[in-house]
Amino acid sequence: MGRGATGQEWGLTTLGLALLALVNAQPRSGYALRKVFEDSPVGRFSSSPGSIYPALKKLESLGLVESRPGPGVGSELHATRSGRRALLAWLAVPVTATDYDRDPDLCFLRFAFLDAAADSDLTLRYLESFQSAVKESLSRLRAFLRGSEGAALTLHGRLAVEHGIAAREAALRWARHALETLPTAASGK
Amino acid sequence: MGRGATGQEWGLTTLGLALLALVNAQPRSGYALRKVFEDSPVGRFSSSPGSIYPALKKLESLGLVESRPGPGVGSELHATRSGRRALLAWLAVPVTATDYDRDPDLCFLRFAFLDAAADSDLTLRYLESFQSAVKESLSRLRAFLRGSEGAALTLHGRLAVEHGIAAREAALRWARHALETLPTAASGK
DNA sequence: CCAACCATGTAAGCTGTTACATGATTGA
DNA sequence: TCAATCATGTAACAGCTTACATGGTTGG
Repeated sequence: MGRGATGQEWGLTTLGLALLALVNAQPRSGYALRKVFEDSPVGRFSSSPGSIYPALKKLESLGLVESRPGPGVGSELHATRSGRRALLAWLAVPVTATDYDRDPDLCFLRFAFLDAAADSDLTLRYLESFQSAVKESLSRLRAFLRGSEGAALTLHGRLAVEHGIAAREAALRWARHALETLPTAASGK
Repeated sequence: MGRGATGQEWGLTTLGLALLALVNAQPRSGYALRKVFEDSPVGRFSSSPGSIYPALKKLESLGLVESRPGPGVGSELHATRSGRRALLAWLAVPVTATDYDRDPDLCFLRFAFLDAAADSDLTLRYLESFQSAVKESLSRLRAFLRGSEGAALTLHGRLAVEHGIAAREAALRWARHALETLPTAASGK
């Protein structure tokens, strides 16, 4: 998978960045982070300790999160200043068509974390890059269907590609909906 | 990832099963298989030799494919009888909601290969299990949005979940479309 | 003859998983 | 006290990727 559209220099993994985003949104213990994945309806990450704790240790060793005594007994992980910078750098990378093709869900995950930026201009740019990416991916799919490879498809294959087209059309509708719903950024400039 | 919904005993990976399906549909060389992934609009698998050849060697050692002299110079890989059986076993496993949540694309990949079965009854049952799976996943998502976790969502988080709902609705529309499009099986058992 | 393609492979590494193990705290 | 939950960790490995390496064939 490589590391998708990361653009950061720390060698962070998707899981690491997701954890970073979560502790940035709200300081939590490792156990609380596991709970998030356990209860989440999206099956992207395992909630098993073998996934979470090593990733957290790496974040800590990089100085992107730090453990501080929490209100109760245990301790909570907080995002540090450079942690927030790394997170922002990840979120600011525009979406490409290849990103969308290889891992559409990651594009939505990044969007979900974008409010951490509290920068509606960044969100706007993200959604615009998302739209171009999906449009490009969509026209590539349509070209594939029209081309020689498409002609060679079985009925099942053609139907599967048709779903790909429908999914991308739905993604574009969603992006428009999101742009309408979000507080319209002080878009001047 | 585990191995998704496999249900077979050979320890085959998704890549292995996809390769098996491709050589079953049409005997090919390893190189030709690489080309398929290279030209394909879906970015699921890498076309690099390091992925393909080890997987093919494993299929061969399991006796699921065999190399036979092709029409030209090189040789082609063919699916053996037990290869076809393994493929069929994979394709016959019904889709669950968890399958769909963890890897929706895999559900469509399996569907695309289902015509190898040339068994419209199997296709029918597959699409029905797909529909139930997506319906269940959809109502879980809606419940999540209504529940306490949903109330705690940020605007961005809510929008991301809304896309998940839209994607599942599109998948259901697609399934109905597929059922209408496919030659209606001699469904009278 | 040289570039481009056909064809196959290995080595090292990354990411994440399952399975196992441990112990503290809390509430019934 | 006993079960459930909180909390953190390690070991082994699966699955795939990138990068590297090699050689044959074909066509301009």
